[in-house]
Amino acid sequence: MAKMVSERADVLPALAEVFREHGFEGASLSLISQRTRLGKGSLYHFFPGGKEEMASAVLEQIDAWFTATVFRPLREATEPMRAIDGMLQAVDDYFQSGGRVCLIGAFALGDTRDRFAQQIRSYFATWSTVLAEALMRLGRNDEVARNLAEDTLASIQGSLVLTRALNDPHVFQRTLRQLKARLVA
Amino acid sequence: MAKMVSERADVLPALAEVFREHGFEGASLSLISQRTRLGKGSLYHFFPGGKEEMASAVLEQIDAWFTATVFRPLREATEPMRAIDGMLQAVDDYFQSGGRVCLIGAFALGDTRDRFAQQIRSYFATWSTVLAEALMRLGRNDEVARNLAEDTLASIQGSLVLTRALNDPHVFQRTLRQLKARLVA
DNA sequence: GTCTATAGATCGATAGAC
DNA sequence: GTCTATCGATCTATAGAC
Repeated sequence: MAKMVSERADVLPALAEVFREHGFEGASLSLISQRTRLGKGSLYHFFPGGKEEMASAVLEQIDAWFTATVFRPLREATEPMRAIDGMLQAVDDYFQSGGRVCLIGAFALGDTRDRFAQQIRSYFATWSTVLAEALMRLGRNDEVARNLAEDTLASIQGSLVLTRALNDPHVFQRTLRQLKARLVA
Repeated sequence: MAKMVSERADVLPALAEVFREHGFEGASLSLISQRTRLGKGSLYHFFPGGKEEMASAVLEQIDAWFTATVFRPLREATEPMRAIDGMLQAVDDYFQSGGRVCLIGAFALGDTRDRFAQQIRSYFATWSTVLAEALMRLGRNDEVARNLAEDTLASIQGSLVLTRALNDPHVFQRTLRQLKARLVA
């Protein structure tokens, strides 16, 4: 029997996929064990807090990715227009043109929201704020920028729902195109 | 012990709330039994197909409500503008200003989508079609109407996600106001 | 038509060998 | 650090009394 000697971070991607596909309740420990190729003992070694700690670690990693790839560039950009364009590109990549669901959005809809309230809130609040501020630096006034940022996040989340419901990736692609037009108008 | 002599339809509202709050996997039969005040035996009498048939019946009832309250008025309206306004009013009531989640949207995000694919698809496809046709009767051209209808549904779904994530009903209210402006422009 | 009781499967979590 | 074995709790579903 080969020793794997993995780290906690190594299993996060597989963990994330399981939660994405089955939700928090639907992700059973035996399923998680299969998909991470780790026994339950190993899982509890990495995540003493059980399933809740696993999900929390996944949310944390997602937040870190967005911070590095989307939030920070938006905040620090000398050319906000470029940063916004980069954001839309990153979103398209991350959600695989609508083929992949937003785990944080899905968690927000269920009773998992209360369990991970802080992480869920922080993700959307930060995104909304940094996008609005980038829009202000492009000359938009405070209220318009805030509304447009909020509307952008809602459109992304909603089109992910619609794309999956209709099983048609074009919905997501059309939405991103329209957002680009509205944001850089 | 009092005989309740209930009908299948009597338990649908309670059933819907349980699925809305806990999702399909999270809605355990003992929880359903508590909330409907019906023993498991009674539940299996009404729904021989078990939890899956319960959820399907709930989706069917939701579809029936939207057909009567939103889809049909949109389709048959002599004044499309009035029907669209009525739609937004109905949506605001139904989702309790964002305090209530869209069960069909939530189901679309999880692996429940495959189980109820036809009902989920039909709900969004019908809504999108009848709204687009109403917009065409208002003078919009085919493509614009389709995109606007799609975008409207996505905004509604997305703002429900955001409203819950940020725990701020204003998000939903702002979205509905903006939609009204865009739809009757 | 509704209930309690429970079967049989699976759940999350733990213990101990290596 | 990873495994197997297994615990008690909980799950869906069924059976049978009333």
